[in-house]
Amino acid sequence: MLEKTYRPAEVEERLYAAWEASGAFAADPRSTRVPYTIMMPPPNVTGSLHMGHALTFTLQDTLIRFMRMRGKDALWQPGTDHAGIATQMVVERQLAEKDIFPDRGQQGAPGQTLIGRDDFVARVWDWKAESGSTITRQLRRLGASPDWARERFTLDEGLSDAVRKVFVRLYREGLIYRDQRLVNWDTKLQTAVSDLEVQQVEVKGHLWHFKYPVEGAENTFVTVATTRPETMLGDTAVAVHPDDERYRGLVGRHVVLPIVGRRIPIVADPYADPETGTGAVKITPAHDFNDFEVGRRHGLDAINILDSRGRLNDTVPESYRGLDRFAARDKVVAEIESLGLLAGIEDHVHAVPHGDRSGTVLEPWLTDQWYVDAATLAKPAIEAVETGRTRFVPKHWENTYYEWMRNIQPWCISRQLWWGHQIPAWYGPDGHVFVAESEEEAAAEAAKHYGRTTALARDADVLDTWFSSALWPFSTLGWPEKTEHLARYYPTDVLVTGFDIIFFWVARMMMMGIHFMGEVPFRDVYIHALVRDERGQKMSKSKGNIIDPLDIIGKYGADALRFTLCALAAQGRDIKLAEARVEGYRNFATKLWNASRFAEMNGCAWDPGFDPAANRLQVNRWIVTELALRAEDIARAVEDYKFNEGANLLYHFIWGTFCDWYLEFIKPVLAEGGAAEQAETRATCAWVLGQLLHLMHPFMPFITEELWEGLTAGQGGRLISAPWPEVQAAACDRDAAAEMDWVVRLISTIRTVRSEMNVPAAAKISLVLKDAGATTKARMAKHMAAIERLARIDSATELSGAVPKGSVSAVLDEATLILPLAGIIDVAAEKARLAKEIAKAEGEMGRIEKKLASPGFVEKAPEEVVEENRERLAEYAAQKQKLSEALVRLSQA
RNA sequence: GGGCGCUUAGCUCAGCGGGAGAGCACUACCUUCACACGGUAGGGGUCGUAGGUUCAAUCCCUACAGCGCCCACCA
Repeated sequence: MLEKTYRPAEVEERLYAAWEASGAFAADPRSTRVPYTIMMPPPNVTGSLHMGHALTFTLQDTLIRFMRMRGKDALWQPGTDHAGIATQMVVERQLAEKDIFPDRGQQGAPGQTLIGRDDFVARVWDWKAESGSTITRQLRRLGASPDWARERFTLDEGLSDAVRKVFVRLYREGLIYRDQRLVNWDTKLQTAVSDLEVQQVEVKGHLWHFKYPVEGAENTFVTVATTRPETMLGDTAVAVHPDDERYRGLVGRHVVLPIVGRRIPIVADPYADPETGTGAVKITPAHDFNDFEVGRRHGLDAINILDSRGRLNDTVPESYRGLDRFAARDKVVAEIESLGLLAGIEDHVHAVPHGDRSGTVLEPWLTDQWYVDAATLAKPAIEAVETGRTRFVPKHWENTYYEWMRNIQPWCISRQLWWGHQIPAWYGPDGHVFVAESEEEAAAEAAKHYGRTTALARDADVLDTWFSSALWPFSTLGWPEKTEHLARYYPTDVLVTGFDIIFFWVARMMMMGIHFMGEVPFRDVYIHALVRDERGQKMSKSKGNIIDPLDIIGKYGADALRFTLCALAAQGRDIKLAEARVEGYRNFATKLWNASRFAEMNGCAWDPGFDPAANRLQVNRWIVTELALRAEDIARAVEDYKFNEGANLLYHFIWGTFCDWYLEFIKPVLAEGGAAEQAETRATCAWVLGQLLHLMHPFMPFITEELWEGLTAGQGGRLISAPWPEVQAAACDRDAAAEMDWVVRLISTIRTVRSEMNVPAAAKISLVLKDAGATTKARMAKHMAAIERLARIDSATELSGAVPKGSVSAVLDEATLILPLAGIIDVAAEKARLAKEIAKAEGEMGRIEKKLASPGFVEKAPEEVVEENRERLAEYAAQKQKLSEALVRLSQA
């Protein structure tokens, strides 16, 4: 006997272990079934499950379970990401607490070397070993069913091998190169970050206007403005627009840089906007992206004035050396002022680049870094979407993709970190670079190059973490080996992810997949909404506003959370998760549980040989038909990634049709029907319930598996491996369905009219469909007289056949009159109700009549629309007639 | 500055060229033997504003207002 309510905690762990042990998650490359692949976006290996994960993995699991049931050889490839900078930061913080400061000793950063690189990396591996199973354990709690045996990690030997091969090949193809450019430098993390990791933050700052004296011209100044005064120490020019009349005479002359005393040219460059400020702009090639370009055009020096920690270095006047950039800013302003060269200060709101991980102000900084020629790789990736080989769902994300891909900049892939794939490049004593897959290869090349064995130093940097994830769709399948998995499961069917990593990840997988596999990595990219916090803000690790899905799972069960996320996953809108929503769907799970309990109590046992097409009773033929139709709708919804539609169809069918109507209809049959009727009804009830458990399984895997086990007494196999219910054409009886729809509508009408009756729903239904049962009668002694009269009138009505319309409408008419007369409800109240209903019907009629009379409607509207309106008008007219008659009779009585 | 999205019941949100929906909350009644995590009935919305297209607009178009997000080098 099932408990009164479902207790998820008691079954989830047991069922999950059983699934995993049964091998149900595993794909089978030897199978004859059609392969279906989803690549799991690898979560941070040392991370923990947040609501965004819960959403994306729920949708993926729902899809993969659905496809598995649809007969596909489904591979959901799991794994984790080493998440370079994020993980390294965590470990550094841990070490800092223990007063062990690592020193990466690069880019001139001073500091103590308490532990070296190898020691540090070993400690990160320790941390990975300690916390690395957290996320996968949490995924299991969610019910995720990937092929765990194939779990990969981006720093695995195989994947690292793929990374080296890709790097070397791209280098040899000229698509990876080393270059000295400005990068976004994080002075706190001591590394370059990519453009995508930069967050522009609106900051209230100032615009300082400085006067630069023109050389050889007494009391002549050029006034420039800046938001970062300290950068003036690195100025190597002032630019004005070539057409700017005000400065025409000054171009080619020089100004003397205050404080520094450097003589710098006034150049003409269209970058200077005559409309902005004074029209003259200071040029600091080493510390501003625009200025860098201007400097390049005019052959200006790029003077790097900062060290890696954002302090002024030895290129600036003595008194500034070693000062922090912000201290230097104040000092520069003060000194300019004291020199009488401060022309003004304005308040100014502007965007300042911040590191999205460190939160510090980033500095454009001149360094040597490795770059990928993204523009070249992007071309075929753009074309793949244009030609529809990869499709975005919803489609409008294609625009986002195009916009970025068409304006893509060189991708800076080197990071000054220790945790990650170390770049496979070695330098000779003269700085000559050897890129190779191994140290031996590099040594051999060097020997050839130098004509003798030469000591090499490996590039200390590691690759951007997204470099390895870009290879994920093929590296996890075994590339560069030609594995059977690679041949069978690539290209994958769909990538499910949030829009926030379209650039970081999706675009790069497209580029790498096409380049190395010659084919797109996925057919569909389903971009789902972001789960936001209550203020509508993006949840992120650095903001610390994460709502823990595990709390929700603990409180309501994994199924409730999963169903909620599916029900809210409408395309194109973000999810602001409300806990009440989860509670509502938890209640839904309980409803399903109790429907099963009802079946169990009534001896409805699963019969594997049951043939729904052989049913005779109308209710049974009806529910089977309804089920078949819904199963089709649900499958279509999931295939179209309309998870909310699928979830809502199930919700309404199970609660609104199966429980509210079917189970109520069969109560009298199970209580008092003939033996054959009862047997058929029990079998049908069990069968329909069983099918519903199938349809529900991708959304709520745990409770359905548990109920299935109970329904089939453990003889039905596991739901996770069961086939999706087929539409039983022979069992579909549209006439029965239509007839029952009519009955349902009729009873609803009676309910509405008779709302004051306050009799139980079951009894109301019983008295319409057949003679009320003995137990019901006993409980209904108070209302017996009226019910018996109704029952006599309705004696011809049989549940097993078509319900004679005349009979039931007679019940309606009688009920309208008898119950008030029998004193069950108040006559005056009933009159008022009838009047109100009549008015309502008249209102509807008026609206429809107006529409039918509107010019052109009958001529131009589709035939069926016109017909539908006429029918509705007739229905309302009939209803009004009936209600009016009842009102008259009630008044006369 | 460019681009995208949103504005529907008290709250959180679906939906959509021809009868305004769900969950929660609210009201009334119901110890009912599947389920009070329940049942029945009910209240509550001129679908942001103004125009336009159409026989018909919450839905399509335009403008406006408000909100949000993404991208961008404005000194």
